[in-house]
Amino acid sequence: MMKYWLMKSEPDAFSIDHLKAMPRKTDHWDGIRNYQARNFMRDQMAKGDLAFFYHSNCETPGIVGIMEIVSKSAYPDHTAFDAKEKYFDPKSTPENPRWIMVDVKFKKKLKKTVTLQEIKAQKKLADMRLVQRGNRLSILPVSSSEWNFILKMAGEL
DNA sequence: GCCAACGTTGGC
DNA sequence: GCCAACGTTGGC
Repeated sequence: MMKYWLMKSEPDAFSIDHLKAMPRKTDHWDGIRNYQARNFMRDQMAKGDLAFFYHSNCETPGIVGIMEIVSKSAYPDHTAFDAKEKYFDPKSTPENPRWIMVDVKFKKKLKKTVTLQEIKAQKKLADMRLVQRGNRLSILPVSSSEWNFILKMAGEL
């Protein structure tokens, strides 16, 4: 059963246009250093799942596009092993990796960005984890009804 | 840049 | 195992 996700990235660091410009429009989603987000990737994410690409910490936060999980499973995040990397974690080693990542492929940009402001204004989306108090998780599950509702808001359905 | 709301760390 | 101090996220 295909599942839906929302994955946050700061567009200054890595935007949907960066993903689109990658070879085969595919990249690994590295840098996740939160256990809950990691566990979603490890335990629930599967090849073929779809995810919203969310731009966070920017002028207009919101959902800008769709990508697909294309790695068979999550696998060790090598950026945690490298002391020169921003998200280096000495407690994660190749022998015993603490952090993992998946590969994602660009599918499309939404016809219209669905902004956080618009999402917050929708009563039907009040239960989304994205808009709940203090939620800072960078990977979140999205229900199929929420997914379809947002696609409609984007003029995609 | 501010700061609320987290999550993590580490002393005890 | 508690909890204060600290670090981070991310909207504004």
